[in-house]
Amino acid sequence: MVNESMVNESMEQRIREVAQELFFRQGYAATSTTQIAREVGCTQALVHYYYRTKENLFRQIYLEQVEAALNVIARSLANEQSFEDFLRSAISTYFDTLMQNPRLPYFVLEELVSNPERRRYLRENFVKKPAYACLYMQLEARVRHEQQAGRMARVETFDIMMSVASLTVFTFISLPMYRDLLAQTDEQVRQYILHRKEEVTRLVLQGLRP
Amino acid sequence: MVNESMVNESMEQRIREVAQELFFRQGYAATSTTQIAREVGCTQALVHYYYRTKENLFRQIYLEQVEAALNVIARSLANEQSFEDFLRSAISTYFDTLMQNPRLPYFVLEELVSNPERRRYLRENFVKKPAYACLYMQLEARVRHEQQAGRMARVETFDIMMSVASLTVFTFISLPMYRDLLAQTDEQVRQYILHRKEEVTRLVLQGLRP
DNA sequence: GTCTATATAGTGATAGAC
DNA sequence: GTCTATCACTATATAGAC
Repeated sequence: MVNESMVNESMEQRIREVAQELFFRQGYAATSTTQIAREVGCTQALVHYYYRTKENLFRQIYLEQVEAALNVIARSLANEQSFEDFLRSAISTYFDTLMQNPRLPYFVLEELVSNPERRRYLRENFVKKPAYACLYMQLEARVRHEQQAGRMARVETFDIMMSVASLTVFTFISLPMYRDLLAQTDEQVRQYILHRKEEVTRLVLQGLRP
Repeated sequence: MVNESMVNESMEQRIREVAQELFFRQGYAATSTTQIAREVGCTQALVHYYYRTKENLFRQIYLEQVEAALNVIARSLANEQSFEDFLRSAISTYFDTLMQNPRLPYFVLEELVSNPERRRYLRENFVKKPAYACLYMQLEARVRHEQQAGRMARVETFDIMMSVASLTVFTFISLPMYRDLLAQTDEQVRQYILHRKEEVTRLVLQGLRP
């Protein structure tokens, strides 16, 4: 757990990194500040000295991750290529990003599903932000443009988003089951993800054919 | 919480029903036997009298739910219609079943993701059962048959299953966010699910066109 | 900044009275 | 079958020494 790159960091930073790893693996409820301290190699009091409450420590980590994820999505939407190439590269980016961080979807989802407070917070801080509403409207405009040019079936923008999200996110959420139930090695899992990326891309694009 | 239909039931049964509701809403870790007892209106000792351990109580409920879900899937696979009609009715059945029980996907998934022991148990009790392997092989045979007749694109059976699962399950997992973040009423949510059912069916079938 | 010690509360589980 | 009482444990959080 304690690796070389950590030794010169501040305690505050080390606590945060260990906490993040444990929250990712186990979720909020199943992770205690005692366990965080044990894995850092300090006392439990120190965790509270820096972050006061467990909730506070978690919120900082959580919001940082959500923000990073939303930025990946936002960047993918600002794309000047043809709509088909834009979709290809967006899906590819989502898969590649999540391969680096396969636990992220479940981490974000778990708290969002089981904690209404987090949904409220997300709505106030992101959904209501004009920047995000603007991005959605730009996407919708592109979809309408494609449809009027007869290059795309009459599918709603929201449905495209939901289908892409479903197919991408579920791939990573179900990964522990794929690995365990089918007894796969790391390399087999990697190949499987790359395979799903291709198939998801194919399915989504085929679904938009007129 | 306590409704009329419960008054004449045995305590054992009432405990089980209340426990199921709480486990569904909050998950295993966040639900205590004390809370179960409080909502039943009995003492915490009684919960342990009937079920001995919290883990034991949970396992009974969990396995019953998983088994019921797998039976819905198994029944949908025994279908004599054309492959396209079979897929239509399977997806329709999954959506209709989950509309009655929208929390089921997250309930099953949460434990499978966060508890390796449950995955092991599932593998031993279901994945290894010849009955399920047999169902999968029958499905694969039908897919191959369609493909050789030139009526279906060369898509792997496993990919079809994963895509259907992704699009169906994610619809229900993301429901709390859809409702809260977009501030929807119950009726709007119901319409949304029915709409997704149609769109998922369309997408999957279009994805199988040669 | 980091520690020890502790307050306070909640947990799962069991023993024993009725 | 249902209760009261209690055990051993763990949790979060804080006070105060160094």
